[in-house]
Amino acid sequence: MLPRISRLKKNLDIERVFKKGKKVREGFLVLAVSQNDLAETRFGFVVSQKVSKRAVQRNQLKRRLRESIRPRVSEIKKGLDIILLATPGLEKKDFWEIKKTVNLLLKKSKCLRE
RNA sequence: CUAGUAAGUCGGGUGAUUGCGCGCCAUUUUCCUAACGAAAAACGGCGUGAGGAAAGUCCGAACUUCCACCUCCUCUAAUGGUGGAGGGGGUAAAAAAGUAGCGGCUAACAGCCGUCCACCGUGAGGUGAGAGGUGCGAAAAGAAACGCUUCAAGCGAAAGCAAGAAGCAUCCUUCGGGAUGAUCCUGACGGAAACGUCGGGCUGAUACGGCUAAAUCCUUGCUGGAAGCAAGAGCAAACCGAGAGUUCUGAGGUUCAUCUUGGAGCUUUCGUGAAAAGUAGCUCGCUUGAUUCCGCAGAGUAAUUUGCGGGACAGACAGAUAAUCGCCUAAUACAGAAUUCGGCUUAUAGACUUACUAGGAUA
RNA sequence: GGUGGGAUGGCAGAGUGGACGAUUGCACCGGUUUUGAAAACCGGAGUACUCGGAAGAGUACCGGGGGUUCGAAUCCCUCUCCCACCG
Repeated sequence: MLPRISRLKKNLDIERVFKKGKKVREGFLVLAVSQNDLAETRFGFVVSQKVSKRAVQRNQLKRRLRESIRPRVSEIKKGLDIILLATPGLEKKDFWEIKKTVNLLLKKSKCLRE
């Protein structure tokens, strides 16, 4: 789990990212980014019922997504709002494949620091 | 030993590295204050952190708000009739909607326990939404549907198909009927009761079978109703000037007056971050309660309940309880709290305990 | 998290205990009309299995599975899927 300060919380913020943000797709994952006016970078994770009907599986996916981002927080630029959206099919991947995809997405969207 | 029946327990443990929610403690920083002090954040320490079904939302309750009615209090208006505002307590009656063998348990239930009856099983046991009625007699449906037996128009070479009609059942018969049984009325005994056992009445009444209402009818007993924690309560930005008087007008109050409320015009007063409003947001509700487990003692066949002693119990808000890699092992299942609790139902790898039944073997 | 609604021929969509395997429209098949077609009008037709040479008859099926009932698309329980609403 990420510290509270770097979580994307308000429904308003999330809608803003989806509407105005840049979106990048890779495999069964979508990454959306937009600027915020804060010093911190905030993250949100979305796994809908379309991905899996079972709550246990959805929770596990979210944990794995969080865990694949967490060690790399310090390498990411400040002042961004980032959302990771899972699409059906992701539930069949294991942790290492997810981590690889997330890394690729971060590079593609140019969120990493130089 | 084999096959089975019932009740119940568990449903992972442990090590390393990296992390999160909540509570408490300590330190530091920020902000407010004259000060005491309070709040927030960061880092550190300690404690704690999903289930037997957390699930389905099928029942029931607690709690909150609203509605209905009854009753009491306060304020106010006023008579031709009586009204309006606020608050406290309660659910008697009525309506609507439910419920059902009988007796009990429970806060309550369609749940649980005991028991009766029917059916299933060699047996241990299992299953059951199982009140009484609806020709007349106090109330309340229709028999056109379904099934059985016998007869059978018609079609067809036949086998067969078949509209329609009739019929308490079984056995015996000299074909007239008789016997037994079910139903009905009634008595005794056993039982707390549902009911059971043994008689009596008389073919006299009911009737081909089923005996049907958890959508609908009647009777009896029981229960105020509805919505749901996104219930509900408090604090409170931004935006926006606010109040009073008066005139006209729409709606409600059965009508007029009065009253409540919406809109428009005119006049006037105060005012430059104050009042009103209650939105964004935040806080409370929110977790220790009809709780649950263990032991002892009492009541009861039991469900359950009373007393004493001890232990346990997460509270998030884009939502914590984890991620990765080892080791043990049979551990590979179903599955993630969201106001709380009692049930039911459905999903579930595997491991274990106790009691009992049937069959077989040995002593 | 809570509340409510739905699933019926190929498609849409009625049917709230009995004459309903199912009304109606579109689509389908045949006929009339036309040189031909369209439109219009008339008629037909669900699927599977069983018996039968045929006529005809029987059984099952209204999302799946049970139950109540003499009788269920309809009532009750349960499972699956779909849709809407509540800050």
